Amino acid sequence: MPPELNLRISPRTVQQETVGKLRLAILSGLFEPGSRLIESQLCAQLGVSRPSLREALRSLEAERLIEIVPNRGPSIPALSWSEATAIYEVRELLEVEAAGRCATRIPTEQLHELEKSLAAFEEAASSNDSLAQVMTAADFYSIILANCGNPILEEVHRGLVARISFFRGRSMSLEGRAQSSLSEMREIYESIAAGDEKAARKASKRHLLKAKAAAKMSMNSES
Amino acid sequence: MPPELNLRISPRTVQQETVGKLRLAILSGLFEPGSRLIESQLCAQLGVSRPSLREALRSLEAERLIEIVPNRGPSIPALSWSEATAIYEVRELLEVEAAGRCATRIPTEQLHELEKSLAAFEEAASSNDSLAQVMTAADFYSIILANCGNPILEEVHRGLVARISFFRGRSMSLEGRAQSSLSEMREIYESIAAGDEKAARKASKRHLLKAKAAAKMSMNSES
DNA sequence: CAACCTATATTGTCTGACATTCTTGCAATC
DNA sequence: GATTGCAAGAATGTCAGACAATATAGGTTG
Repeated sequence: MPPELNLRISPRTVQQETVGKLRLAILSGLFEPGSRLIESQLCAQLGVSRPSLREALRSLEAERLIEIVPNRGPSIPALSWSEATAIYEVRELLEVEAAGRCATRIPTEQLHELEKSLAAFEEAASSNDSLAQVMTAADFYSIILANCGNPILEEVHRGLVARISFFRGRSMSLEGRAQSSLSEMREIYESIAAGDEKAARKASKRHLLKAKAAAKMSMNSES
Repeated sequence: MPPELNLRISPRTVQQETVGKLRLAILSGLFEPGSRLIESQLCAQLGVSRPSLREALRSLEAERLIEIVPNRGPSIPALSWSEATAIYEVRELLEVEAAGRCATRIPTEQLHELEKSLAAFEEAASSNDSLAQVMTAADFYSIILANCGNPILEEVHRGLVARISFFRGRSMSLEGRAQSSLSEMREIYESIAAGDEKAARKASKRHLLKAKAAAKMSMNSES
């Protein structure tokens, strides 16, 4: 048996389960930005003890999905626009690079997956379910990132995208944004399918600038 | 009082203290890569209870400074060269961008700080203290990152650099590497001081490629 | 020497407790 | 009426102790 093949089965611990559920809840927008999370409530809702919950919260804090202020406890960060801008900028740096690399190296079978995820987004885009839109769009990116040949790029990107999920959900709800997003993503897909690195970078960059602009609009229109 | 000015005083909690001490210990190379950390031992050494320690370990796990396998506990990750390469690549992406931005926007007083940190590295480079070399070099980068105008770029970069501290320590010990590093860093400094964005990017990229090569050499020469 | 088994070490998780700190509502004061 | 001060309640930070489940090491047996 090859030693580098890690077959260790990982039993899901309570802690991991808790992190998973909380992360999903946060990304789904279940908690209002700025709202506080009460340990005792979460313990009751999740059915775990306080130590396990607190470990989970520390993990999420390190991921920057929540903030923990000493003696005040955990809360959902309320991202300012300048912070969101900074995240969008770094995301652009990473995602453009990933799209470019992906164009020259994605295997055909993964390209099919990418096509499928694009179709899934198309389906979601014609509905009004903005959560489904965000989720399917995230699938699309994650296939690109998974095939850029650099797992760290993927990991960092995932972390950043998670932190702006709130904005992404809001901007997808804008009139026409989903459709426009769809055509931009199709451009990215076609550049990658054609193996055209430069075009993939360009398309990716264009998409991100528009996404950022949409996020900003959605922010101004409400706050 | 302007609301964005956060005056909240943050009492250092046991958990934060513990994370800080452990992080420092890891970055200093106190633990062998691959070695396991025993909770009971760490509790005794740090003088904290097991719940507090475990919270700290979860934070470090999320930072990727340690790994925690269910039922086996925490250990120091043994980075493979391919993982290290991936980190160096993303680091290059970020650091080159930061150096470029820094060149056009660093305030003069921060430029002086940068100069001072370069001098500190020069001092360390002529010694044989490779830990001091790594630390002063890290100061140099962190000033650049702190003045690139994007705090997220800074944050992500810091996280990545922390993960390869082991390699950086090793490669600094290579014959002549510190001196060569010094001249590369001086180039970066001078490009930034001249406000030449393109030159800063080039110098930064050159420096990183050499650092990566040195890390690879130091790895091959031992394992 | 290999396989098995047992004892020990270690982790995962919970309960319960208590001091400290924050929040909130109300009373007192200006 | 607004502000200050205070007290009760709520929430967090931290610890001690316990126990089951799992992993590791060492010895035994074939």
